[in-house]
Amino acid sequence: MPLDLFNTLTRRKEHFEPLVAGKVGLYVCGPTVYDYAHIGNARPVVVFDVLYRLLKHLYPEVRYVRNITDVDDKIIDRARLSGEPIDSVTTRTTDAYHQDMAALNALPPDIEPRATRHIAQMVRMIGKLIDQGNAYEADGHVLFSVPSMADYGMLSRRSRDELIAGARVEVAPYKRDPADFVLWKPSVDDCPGWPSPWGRGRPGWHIECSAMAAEHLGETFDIHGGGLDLIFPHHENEIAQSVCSHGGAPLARYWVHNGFLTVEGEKMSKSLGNFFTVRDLLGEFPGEAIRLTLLGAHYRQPLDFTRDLLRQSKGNLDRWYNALRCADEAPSKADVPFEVLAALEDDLNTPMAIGHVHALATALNKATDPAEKARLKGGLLAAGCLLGILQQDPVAWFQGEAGDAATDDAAMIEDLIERRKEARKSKNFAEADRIRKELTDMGIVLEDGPGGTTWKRA
RNA sequence: GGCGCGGUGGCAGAGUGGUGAUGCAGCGGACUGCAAAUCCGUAUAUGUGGGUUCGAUUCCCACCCGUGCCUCCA
Repeated sequence: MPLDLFNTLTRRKEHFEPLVAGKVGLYVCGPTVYDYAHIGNARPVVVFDVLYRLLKHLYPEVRYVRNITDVDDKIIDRARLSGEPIDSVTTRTTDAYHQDMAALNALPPDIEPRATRHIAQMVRMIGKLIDQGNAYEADGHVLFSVPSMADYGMLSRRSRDELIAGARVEVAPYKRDPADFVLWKPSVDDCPGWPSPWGRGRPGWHIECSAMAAEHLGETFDIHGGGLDLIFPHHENEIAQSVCSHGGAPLARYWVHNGFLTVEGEKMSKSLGNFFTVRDLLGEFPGEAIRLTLLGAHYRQPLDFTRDLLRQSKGNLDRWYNALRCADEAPSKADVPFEVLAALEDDLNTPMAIGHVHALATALNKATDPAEKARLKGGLLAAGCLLGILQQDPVAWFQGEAGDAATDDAAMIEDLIERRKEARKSKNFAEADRIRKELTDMGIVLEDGPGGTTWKRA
């Protein structure tokens, strides 16, 4: 079965075919590194991580590029406000981003280009656009001339007139046309800047992605991803810059956009105080539960992110890890169950895939034949691998660190369990229940099974 | 104002032109010293009004409600 993806360019689901057989190029807009990643930033990372895993499963060669925007006015503002040097802000934030995304089981991209290391490519691209009459210099800025491109607005399906009519922002006086946008802007002495034919300055936001995508994936590549909000203006402008500077060659063939998320029913915003950083949430929930929550709704649907949903996701993972824990044999390499693969190949239908994972877990719990159990466990693990979940040791999942003293705890817990076992043996159930209560108060849940008593953290 | 998206059981959330997945929560059972986990069974839903059709939750129209974007926010 082929992979189907909803292409924003055509607004319909299409069969995916790589430009070059067997090779796939994927570009996703990465973070501007001025602050910790919030849960809204994490959604595209997790969604496109599943796409990346799926593509790797289906094609021998995948090149995933996700940039780091390390020059931007927000970074400059942040540094100015806090007094922290810009380099320190971007380095520190980039490191935190890597840690947080790793905690969500997101694989690192193959290439993670930084804007500041592609200034030369941007300057070259801007120069070409000026030479061709697609851009002009005005008042120290270089602007892209939107009227110079006949089919500007293809992706967002907006005409230039509509854009102007709906504009809420005051038009800068140096623009020839209200829709024109900045490619290069002048930098004053205390701002980061690079020499250019148009004076010392820094790039506009959109040109960064155009230059980095071309550098690492070529003029035309397969899939470009990002959040819904980037369709306009960011991706529209990326297309304009790239197509015009590449002699009309299309930028990406498939455009994939994830939907937005709200938090507890409201738009996430700092003023509402519902601004969850991934870092904060990781203090409360396992990264895997956060990841599963983000995959719980189809990627193009809006998602209302709540603590209740996180608890449910944690519960689902408990159920699956429990099924894995109760089956000891598994083949080292198993095929991804057909239903799970088919769900993901149908425009990344993760909720449906999750439904099939539940079915696998139920079947595994019911199975008694060792060969059947091994087969199902292998399938569950393979499905989990494609979704980026269920890859840790089940015992570690249930008993894993609740704090620094976790290992000391374990010995003490085992000791109490042993004492309870003695009490039960001598039918002293009052004492047995007292011990269990003691453990419950510590957040430890006991499970008496045919093979003895196991424990987990609540 | 322009463009777009969505409204499915208590909650979350899929699919589908022909008696509506899955998980959680609920209820009943099995198992258990009691629990937990697990398994089995079970009740409850397609915003409103039209249209097309033998038949619509699915297609079309209107309305209501919610929501996103409209120059640097994933």
